[in-house]
Amino acid sequence: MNMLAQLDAIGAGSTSSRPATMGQRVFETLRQAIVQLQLRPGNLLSEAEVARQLGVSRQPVREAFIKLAEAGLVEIRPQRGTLVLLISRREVESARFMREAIEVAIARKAALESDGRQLEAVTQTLARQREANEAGDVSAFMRADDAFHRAIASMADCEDAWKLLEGLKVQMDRVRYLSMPLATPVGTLIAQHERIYQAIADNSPDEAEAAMRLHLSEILKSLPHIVETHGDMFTD
Amino acid sequence: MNMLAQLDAIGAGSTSSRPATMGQRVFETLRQAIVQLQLRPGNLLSEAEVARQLGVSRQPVREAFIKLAEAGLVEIRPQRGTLVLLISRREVESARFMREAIEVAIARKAALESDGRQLEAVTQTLARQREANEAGDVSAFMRADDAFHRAIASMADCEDAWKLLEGLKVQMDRVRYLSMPLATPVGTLIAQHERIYQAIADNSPDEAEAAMRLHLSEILKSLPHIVETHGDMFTD
DNA sequence: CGATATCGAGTGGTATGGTAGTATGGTAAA
DNA sequence: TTTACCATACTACCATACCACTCGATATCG
Repeated sequence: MNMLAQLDAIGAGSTSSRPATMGQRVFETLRQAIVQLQLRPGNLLSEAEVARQLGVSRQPVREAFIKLAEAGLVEIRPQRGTLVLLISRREVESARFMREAIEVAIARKAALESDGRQLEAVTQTLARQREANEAGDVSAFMRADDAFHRAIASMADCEDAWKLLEGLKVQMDRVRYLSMPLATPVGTLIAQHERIYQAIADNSPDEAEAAMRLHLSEILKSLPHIVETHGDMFTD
Repeated sequence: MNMLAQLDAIGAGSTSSRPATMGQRVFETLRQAIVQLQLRPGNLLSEAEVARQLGVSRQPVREAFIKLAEAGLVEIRPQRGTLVLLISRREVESARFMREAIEVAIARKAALESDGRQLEAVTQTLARQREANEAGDVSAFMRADDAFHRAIASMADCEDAWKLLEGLKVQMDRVRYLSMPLATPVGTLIAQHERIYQAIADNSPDEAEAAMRLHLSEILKSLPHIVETHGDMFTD
């Protein structure tokens, strides 16, 4: 019955939780739980209930709810309750569209400005991806995947863009978690990454753009099947 | 001494303030004041002080501060104060870069999918721009300008993107207000808009992309001069 | 038996009290 | 005159209390 049982109290706990304020920590905790589908689309939340389970007052929980609503993960219905939003197929596709527009521009910029120095950071993430793949650790791969895209943004001097891209990615990440068993083979994704990397290293902006565009279109292949398989989690 | 004097109380006032909750209304009020430079970069704010002046409690003011911080307009320094951030030249250029990436993609999509029906909404915003220009009403022009870009997004079935673009625009809008007297003549901007419109109406994606890209590069011309003129408001 | 009125538990929104931490200005010592 | 110190007046953060409102269960009436 209690969907938040797996959430640990964060009150006086370890110093490992990085965010300074309780509100940020609650937000991060809930965001993780929603993206990883521990809190499922349609679940009802409540300021008081979450506050009780996390051992904090309602105030920081309220702040977290507001941020989650801005991120498009929950809907706050005044005097009625707050619920985890269904995954909107339209919003997923919209986020993908904007992410493609930005990351393609970044890849092109990186290919134009690549000075070889920051390339090594990218190759490291590629190595981590291969290791995670061989070890069968999907979660580790996803982290390395994020690091790869982030490293490219950094190379193009677009670290500011990453904050925005994270906000867009959230909409797609729940789909990613849903598709973990059955989606595009990880090997294919790594090959796409390597093609992007090579194009940037070769200072070939057109090729970098094409490779990035193809890579970010991948989710469109699996999306219809996932929507069909998990129809109860989707809307639109 | 009091930089918030021009802000009206919003407590029991008119029903015209659209946002439902106080927090949203306070946010909107402060956002306007910051973007229009009534609250100047470097000004110090305080939950209690703002709450007193607006006739609300500190709670909604705090929520507004958090949103403003996410928007990149203020910095919350725990136990020390909240201050209006200087305009970061780097962030302005970064926001411009991302905005160009997205709006260029939207313009291209609009040119490909334009079905003539929604074109009329765009022409209306163009007419409003010309009227505002002849009347010398810069503020009205800026509103019509926003409506123009929004209408194009709507045409491309990208209304979701507008929320994101608004967040990016905020960084550029303070520069816009600074440049109101001396920047690119409004007539030039309208001509650029008309070129974009024509390309979309003609279903010419390449031309639409080029026209939009040129248009969104305009701010880069005036930025150096504005930074030099108002150096005390900028950082980076 | 069915429709309607009522009441109460639960919700988010707001106001307020209390706490730890930080800047500041005056004071006393060197 | 300079420097170390400390009282004070702020700050944002968190907790708590109260409010208006929603909605469903239950009671009441037709």
